[in-house]
Amino acid sequence: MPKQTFNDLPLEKKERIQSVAEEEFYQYGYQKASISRIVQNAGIAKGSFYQYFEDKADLFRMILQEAFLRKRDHLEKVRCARSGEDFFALLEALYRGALSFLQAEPRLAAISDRFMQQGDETLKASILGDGVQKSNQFLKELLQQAVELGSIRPDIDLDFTAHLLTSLSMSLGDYVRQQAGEEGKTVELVFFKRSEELVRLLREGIGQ
Amino acid sequence: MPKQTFNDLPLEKKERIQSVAEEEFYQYGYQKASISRIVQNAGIAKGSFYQYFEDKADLFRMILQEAFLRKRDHLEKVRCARSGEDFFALLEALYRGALSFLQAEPRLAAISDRFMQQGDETLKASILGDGVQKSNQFLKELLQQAVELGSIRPDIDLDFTAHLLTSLSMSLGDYVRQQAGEEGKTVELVFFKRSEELVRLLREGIGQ
Amino acid sequence: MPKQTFNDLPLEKKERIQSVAEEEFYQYGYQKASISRIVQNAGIAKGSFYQYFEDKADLFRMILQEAFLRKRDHLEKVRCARSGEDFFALLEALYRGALSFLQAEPRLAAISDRFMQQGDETLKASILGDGVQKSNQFLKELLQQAVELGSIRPDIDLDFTAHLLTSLSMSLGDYVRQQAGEEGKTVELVFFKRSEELVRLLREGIGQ
Amino acid sequence: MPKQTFNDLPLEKKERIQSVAEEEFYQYGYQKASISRIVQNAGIAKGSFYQYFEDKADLFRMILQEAFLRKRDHLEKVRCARSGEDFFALLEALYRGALSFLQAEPRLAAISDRFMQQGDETLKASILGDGVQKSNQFLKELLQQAVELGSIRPDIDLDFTAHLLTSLSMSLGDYVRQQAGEEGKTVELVFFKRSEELVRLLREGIGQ
DNA sequence: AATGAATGAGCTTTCATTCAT
DNA sequence: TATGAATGAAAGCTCATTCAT
Repeated sequence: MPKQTFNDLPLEKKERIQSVAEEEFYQYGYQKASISRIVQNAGIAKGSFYQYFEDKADLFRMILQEAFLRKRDHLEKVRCARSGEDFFALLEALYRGALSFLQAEPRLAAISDRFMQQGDETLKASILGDGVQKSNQFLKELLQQAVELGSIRPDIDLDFTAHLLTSLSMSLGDYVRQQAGEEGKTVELVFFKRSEELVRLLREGIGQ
Repeated sequence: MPKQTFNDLPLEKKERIQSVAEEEFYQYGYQKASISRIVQNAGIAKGSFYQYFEDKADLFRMILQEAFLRKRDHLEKVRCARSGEDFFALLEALYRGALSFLQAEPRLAAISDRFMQQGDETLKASILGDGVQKSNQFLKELLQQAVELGSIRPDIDLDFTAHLLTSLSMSLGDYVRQQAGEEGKTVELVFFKRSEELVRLLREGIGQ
Repeated sequence: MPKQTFNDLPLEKKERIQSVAEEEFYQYGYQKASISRIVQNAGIAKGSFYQYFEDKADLFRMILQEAFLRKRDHLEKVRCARSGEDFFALLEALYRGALSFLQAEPRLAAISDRFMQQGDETLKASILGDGVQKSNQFLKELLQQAVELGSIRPDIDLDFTAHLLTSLSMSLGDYVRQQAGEEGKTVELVFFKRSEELVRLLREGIGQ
Repeated sequence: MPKQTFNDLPLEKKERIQSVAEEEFYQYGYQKASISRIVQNAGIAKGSFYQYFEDKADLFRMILQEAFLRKRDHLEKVRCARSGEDFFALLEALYRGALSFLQAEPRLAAISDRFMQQGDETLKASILGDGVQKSNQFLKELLQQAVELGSIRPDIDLDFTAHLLTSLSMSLGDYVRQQAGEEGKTVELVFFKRSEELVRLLREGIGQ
């Protein structure tokens, strides 16, 4: 985590650094992101960087953290509104929240999705420590409640299903990012149709 | 693709190099993999490497190719046995094939999954050329047939569903890899249970 | 051109680096000059080199530039003294300037002469940009004036003659460098006699 | 010099190798010429190369030798025809011979001119041994005769003048090569005019 | 705290030459 | 003699990190 010096920075500077770092990680990914480019674009000295952050991983960790927090904010907003409802409606609401996150913070969304999807567990561990599966925790609880409320089958494995749901949500994000570029489809439209389809798949399967 | 020189190598040496390269890409991923370490571990001269391969990408391409071929072999084996059957049975068979691949070639499986999942499309293109979405093509065709045979709903979007299926398959692999390390569960057992569960999810959904 | 970092260096260090680089290019020529050897001899880190210069060509460009400037200084000194005079006297003065340069900066003289004489136009262009034929320009103007003043035949081709004069001047330098090593002849003496002889050749020819 | 094995080669193969080497040295110069490319283009094995030649320098030496011999042939042809004549007429004849060489063997002409013009004496020595100034020897003799016959001033320095004449001849070659590319001027035409002009310069000077 | 020059291990790649067959 | 794979030193260059001011 960033050192105290970073937190003591004037807000404007902090945000500038965060924004530049986001752009860098978005464009180049973690490995190819360059500290030199970051400090250059942020207009700070190389030495200062290491007074704010332990190292490259430390900065990336902060950006990921930020992404999680922001995403949670977006999800909370829709969740509060619908608490107690049917699980699938909730899921759809969550996806709507994810969309809202995707639209509000496209770079953060992409950065965190990509990082979570890549498989280098060593890297993940070194960046995230042991809190890797936290996001799953949240979904597990949702599923647990849904099972108790009888809206989903009780014979599923919570852990595994949460894992799948996480993947699917990222996969949906990918698909939207990919499609949205093409032939004038808006993010919103694509996302809308696909999230409905995905929820239906989850509810009913694709069998007939 | 590797130069002829590589193919002319004594089998033992070829396999040594391949194995060392696999281990390197498995441990470090493409970007951080080091040619120097590879030649060192393989016990060949730096110059020899460049007599066998065009460059780092060339070697990686070969490893990926190998992974695809091996995976296809494993899939074919189970697929042939069940051709013409119900889509979900086929899917389950495919997953069984994937398991067999996962067990036989855990490193290759991890390498290719990670690479396919990572987000740098430019890198993917530079390594794979334009044949990137081929794997989806195969699933799309399967889905198309299944729709025609009436075993799955006709109102799904083929492209999107294929995308999801791909993600799920990788997600299953991830999960298995992750779990199998823990508490004495065998890969086989975990995989078996989860693949059944996944197929059921796909067939019926998780709603009730 | 060198980066600002280089200019900000303490004079002693700057000169050390320049001197080491001169020696390297003098001994090995551009192609075979080695950055590793340069940093080693200059006692700086490899990375520092690239903080001072864009690349090898950048360093070489600076050395050439330096050579041009120094040579111009030497030429200006004698030229000012004789402005308006007879062309051949001027030429002799120029040669005297060249001698003074040759004596003061024998390595720079050799480096730039060799580089200008070597035939790889692509390399020249990449190092010098498009200002390659500037030196000829200067001679052409001198010749033009001399023609107008009636001190040389009006029927010569300016461009071609300038080309020849350039070659002759370098040839003189070569000759001096070569002879001066032998049998105790001083650079000064050899140069003096030969430049007079050359000017006489140009004025009257060698026919009788 | 090439080993006996090279001389024992079938003529066709020998000539193929020579021709390919010429092309390589012509295109890339000595330093950047690549043995790998040469053997590739000549269709021989790398190992064979080292059975024919000591090393890269050895091959280059042979090519230079060849260039000298061919040039001498061209010069002899015109010289024989005019033996005993006025020195400047002879010189003009020699230039004509040089033109004929330039046209018949443009690559050899360029290779040898460039090499002789480049200043790295260490390289020259290592390639040519001590026979560097041989070509000058021939001009010195001509000049000596001309002095004796009274067609040129007796007060010139033979050695120095021969050096200048050599430079001028190469400079003429350069100029022709350079100009001949532009605006449809033929090599022949350019060369003709310039060689006349050069001879006149040598005979009468450019003063008036 | 801020600065940015300094560092050097590390990178991928090249190439003349050697050597085993 | 012919072959071409094997060699490894050396090349130019990068970059996260440290350090002196």
